[in-house]
Amino acid sequence: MRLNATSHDTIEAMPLASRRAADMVVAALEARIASGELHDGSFLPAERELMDEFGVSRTVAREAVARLAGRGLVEARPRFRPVVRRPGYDTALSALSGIVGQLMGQTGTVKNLYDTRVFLEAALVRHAALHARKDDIGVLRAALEANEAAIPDSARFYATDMAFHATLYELPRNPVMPAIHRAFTGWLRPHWERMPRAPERNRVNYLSHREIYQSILDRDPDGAERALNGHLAAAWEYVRGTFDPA
Amino acid sequence: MRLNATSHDTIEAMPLASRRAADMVVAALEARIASGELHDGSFLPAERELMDEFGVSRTVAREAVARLAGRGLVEARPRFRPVVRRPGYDTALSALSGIVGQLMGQTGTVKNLYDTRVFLEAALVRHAALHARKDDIGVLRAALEANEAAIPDSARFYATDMAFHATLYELPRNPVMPAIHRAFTGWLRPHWERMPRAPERNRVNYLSHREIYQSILDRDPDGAERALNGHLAAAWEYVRGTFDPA
DNA sequence: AATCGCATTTGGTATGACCAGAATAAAGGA
DNA sequence: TCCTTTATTCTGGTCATACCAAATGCGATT
Repeated sequence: MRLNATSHDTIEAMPLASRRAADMVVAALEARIASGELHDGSFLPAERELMDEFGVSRTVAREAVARLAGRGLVEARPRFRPVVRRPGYDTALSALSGIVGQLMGQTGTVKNLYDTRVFLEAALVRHAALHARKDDIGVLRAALEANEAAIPDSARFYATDMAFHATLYELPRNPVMPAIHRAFTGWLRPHWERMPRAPERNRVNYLSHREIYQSILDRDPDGAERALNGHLAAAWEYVRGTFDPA
Repeated sequence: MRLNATSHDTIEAMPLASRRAADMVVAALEARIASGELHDGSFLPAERELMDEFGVSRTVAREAVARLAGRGLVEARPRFRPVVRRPGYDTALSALSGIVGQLMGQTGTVKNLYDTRVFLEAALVRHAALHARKDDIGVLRAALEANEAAIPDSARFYATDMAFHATLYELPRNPVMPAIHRAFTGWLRPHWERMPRAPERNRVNYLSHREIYQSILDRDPDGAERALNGHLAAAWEYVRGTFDPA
């Protein structure tokens, strides 16, 4: 049941699937990045150096660099020396952005992604209500107050809104969570930015945030989950018309 | 044919981003895939056709195809005509496999990913306990029975174990969830396969599954979550030694 | 020391060629 | 007629070379 037919992952013992010359170069550079020999921020060897060093043509050297860039291991802007980027959860998730953009064109994708986000975030508020520590509460409270202060300014409200939710993703202290949040918001942002904004709407959202916060403070996971679900369901109803004319 | 002319006012908004010739070809092919003109399974035009059609060199045509392949929109095996693949959630997640493989080399990554899985799966069993329908229960029960029958055969037990958990991901009827499950299992499989297996261990796991199932049947979300957490925590303790000598 | 200007470096693109595996058509045998 | 074998064509993979334009580096100028 292998649905991942993409060549990499294994350095050796690949039947006859792929035998590209660039594989060697890619593997070698990967190893250097993993070992720290090529630390984050340093420049990748120039293409003409790579061909000397590995005895390959520039075609192959270029392809190797391009593949590393596709994986996010190096940042290759046109006419700039490629910069090594130590992979993080964010770079991993950002590798999805392109393909997700394609998925967005299919009906139901936005809803599916949003539902997934709601599902995860419901679990997060529940977790917060059960396990939030005193300093966690403080951070949450600060985010809430910033959100309240930004009610008149829709642009700033959007930022503080995201920050409040981001705090929930940081509570479990698992770096994967914030990365997922950033990925979600990045994907859904285009749709959300199309949503008309108004201070009265901001106030409603703020009140939802406060309700969530209060439930967490009360150590009431069910209440927090209920509040979160209501909050995001309302937001969905508010934006669904902006892209789904049905 | 030189088309760089530098005076094209078509796209001037990108100050430092990218102005590669392959972008045009990539965009055009993306559009054809999205529109269905290039349906899933069909062949991409040959490189030499692309150069004729878009008036670019084979270098550029090749790079365009390579980039589509990197995004998972086409499946390009060496010396085979590239096959168009309509993007799905699985292809999206599989785009992560490479970069996640790199992340696995860093300490703590496996634990972080596993914790994320546990977190999500706990929410899933809770959801199942609250919203599973009669036919859902039936599927779950069938998976459980298959799991029990496979206790003596560790290989088969592994498969039915995964299938049981997969059922949980299918319950919300959100296609993103099963894709996430497949991604997680794909990433963690190498570590799990290293774990020694034995019928007695299988039996313990089966009992955990049954406990989860029973809690779902009893509409007891807290019990289901507790059982799931215990189950996966035990599994973690059992395998952590296989890669983390600490 | 700050600035300007030119030579160098470096990535992007274009050509043309050749190879090897794969697909297809042609030839041959059952 | 059908299947197997063989020759031809296709197609992607790689190499070599050359030129362009942007970015960089360095020395001369102010």
